[in-house]
Formats: sequence, C-alpha cells, structure tokens
Amino acid sequence: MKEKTPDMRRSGCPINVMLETLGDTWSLLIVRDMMFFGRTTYNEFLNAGEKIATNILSDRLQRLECAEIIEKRRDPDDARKFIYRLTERGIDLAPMLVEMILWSDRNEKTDAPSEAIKAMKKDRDAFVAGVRKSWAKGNQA
Amino acid sequence: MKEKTPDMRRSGCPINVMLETLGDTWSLLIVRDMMFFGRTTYNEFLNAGEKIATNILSDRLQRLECAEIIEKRRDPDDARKFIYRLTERGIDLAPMLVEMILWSDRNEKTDAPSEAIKAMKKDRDAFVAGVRKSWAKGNQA
DNA sequence: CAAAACGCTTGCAAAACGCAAGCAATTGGC
DNA sequence: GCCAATTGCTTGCGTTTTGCAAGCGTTTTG
Repeated sequence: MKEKTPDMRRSGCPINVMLETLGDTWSLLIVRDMMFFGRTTYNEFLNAGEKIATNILSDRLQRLECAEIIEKRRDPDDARKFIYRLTERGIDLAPMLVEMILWSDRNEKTDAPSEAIKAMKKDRDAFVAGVRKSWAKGNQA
Repeated sequence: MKEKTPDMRRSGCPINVMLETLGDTWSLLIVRDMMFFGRTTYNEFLNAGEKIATNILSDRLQRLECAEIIEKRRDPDDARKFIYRLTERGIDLAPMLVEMILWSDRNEKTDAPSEAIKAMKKDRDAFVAGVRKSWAKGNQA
C-alpha cells in the first residue's frame, strides 16, 4: 500500500488533507471505536453499531495503518488475532472528534450519554486530556 | 429532497450523525469555501482549488441546504445568480474545522498560512469568535 | 438582438460500495 | 492428534456513487 505524497493531492488545504485521509464514512467510526470504546480487534469493529462490510473494514484498517493513524500487532495470547491501536497521530484526533460530537449534539438528538456531553461542554481540553491519559494507561498494560 | 429522520440512520452516535450529514469528500470543502474564503456562488465553488464536478456540486448544495447548514437566496443584483450562505448551524462548524486544520498541520505539510495557524494554536476560542464576528458583520451588508 | 454568463441537468463510463460466500491459519474440546 | 469453531481476511458480483463532457433555459451585457 502506497503512502500519499503531496503531489497526488487535490490540494494542500489542511481541511482537504484531512478529508483525503479520513474523509469517508467509515474511517472515523473505527477511530471512534478505538478511542471511546476501547475496541481493538477486527471482529470488535465488525460488530460495532453501524455494520461495516468485511472487505471495507479490511481496506480501511490498511489505509489507517498506512497513514500511521493506527498500528497493527499480533495478539501475544492468540495468534489468530491482531490488535489494532491508535498511534499518537490517532489519539491526536480527539479534539476533532469532540467537536464533531458537540456539533451533532447541538443540532440533533443523539445517543451520546449526557454526562459525557456535559463533561465535554464544561471543559473540552480537560476532557481531551482525560482521553489521552486513559489511553496512556491502557497502553502500559 | 427529504430530510433524514433518526430511524433511517445507521446509528444515533453523534459522530455517525455528523458523518452522515457532512462525511463525504466535498461538503466540508464547500463549507470551508464559505467560511474562510467568503465564497457565495456556484461558480466560485466550482473554481475552488479542488475542481468539483458540476453535478456533484449541485447535489451537495441541495443536501447542505436540506440539512439547514446553508441557505440559498437569489442575488438581488443579478437574477442569474444565487447566493449561498452559512446558517447558524453552518457557522457552528467552525470549531470542528479549526481542529481539522490543526490536526493536518501537526501531521503534514499544508498550504495553510502560518499566521492563521499561529492564531488558531494560540487561542482556538478567540479564533472561532473572530470567524463568527466577521461572519455577523458580513451578513449585515 | 446576438453572445456570453450563470446555474444547473443529462448521459455514460469508471470507481467505490455492500453483500454473501469462501479460505488459510490458529485454537479449543474431545 | 483430530475436527469443529474462531479469526481475519479475499473474491465475485450486482448496485450505487462519482467524474467528465455536453447541453439547456434564463438572465444579462454589448
């Protein structure tokens, strides 16, 4: 899988760069699953709320890995499994995801737990710091 | 054009809601053109950096209007033209777009002017407030 | 009054997506 | 040690979405 070089981009606009990397229907849902629900394996992503197809999931995991947003390792306890984790770049998407959540919450009824929303609204930076922290803790284990 | 009711959604997850509304390659680029470059007409969007096709542009403008993210009015000075503007919901996307810009800036070389990036990094809320303010001013005229 | 500008729509080929089936490697139960 | 089940895919194929070029109706300009 090739990495995307600047000259094959539609434009160098930062918003466009982000969209070319993550701007499809599924990539950010996978990131969400990892970041907020602690999902790590292919089957966990498959069985998440939105029912992604197997071939699309496979493709997106490869692209995310290629973009260095996630990394793939063998599960040391079960060689059939792979464990997918967010890289630094991936966790770094937290502020953006939080703003997405807050925008949706302002405009439509959603399933987000109201306490989480309240915490995000009260202090976004603190909420993001909490995500980072719990992520660091999880990665020690 | 029908509006999307909660029961035709893949899920009620706020991130999914946002993606179903704006999660394609073009919608957010149109919002960007309006928010940061003050573009307002079909041809201005067409001639923006990324070269969207005419049918896609037409379709996305309709969807954005249907989602009440933009609104369409006749140009009072030229009846051939329509003027598209962001609604409150649309301007409300500013924090999310700013986080997208900052994420891209952290990870790749982009075309974003460094002073603007600096201002965003220094105080995101102040930057967003500035966008809002200039938008309000523009809408008076 | 003819030519150009503007905002589309249409037709068609190419790409992406969605679903079901299949498959290799590994594991757990007997 | 063997066979069924689990895991993480790939393949085929029909449907949907996209991209490109051309055309069209309305309005404006020269």
